[in-house]
Amino acid sequence: MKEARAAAVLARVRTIPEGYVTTYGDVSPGAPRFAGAVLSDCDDPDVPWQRVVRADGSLAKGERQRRLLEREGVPFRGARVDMREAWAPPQG
DNA sequence: CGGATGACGCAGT
DNA sequence: TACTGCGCCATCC
Repeated sequence: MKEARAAAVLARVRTIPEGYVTTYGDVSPGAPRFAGAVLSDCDDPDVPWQRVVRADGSLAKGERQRRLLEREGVPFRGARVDMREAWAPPQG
């Protein structure tokens, strides 16, 4: 059932602590593009989609997303997230 | 069942 | 370090 993979992705996204971020590859190993499709379709307010960024720290939703992250205290390095400091693997 | 699509990732240049 | 092109994999049509 396709919902299972989507649910797994969402479950991991919910584990990302405030002030930290993770990557698409982390929430959906082997199929990072799938993670994006799920978040794009998901509108659940309990899912902190803004904490999911690209592996290089760049954002998918641009300034809109950047604002939310800075508000949570996520460190930035120019236009991208400072992965060195803000990266946190799913489920701890 | 074949082909196109995408909130990606990585190696090369 | 920034830009470009190709590969991957689950879905969708």
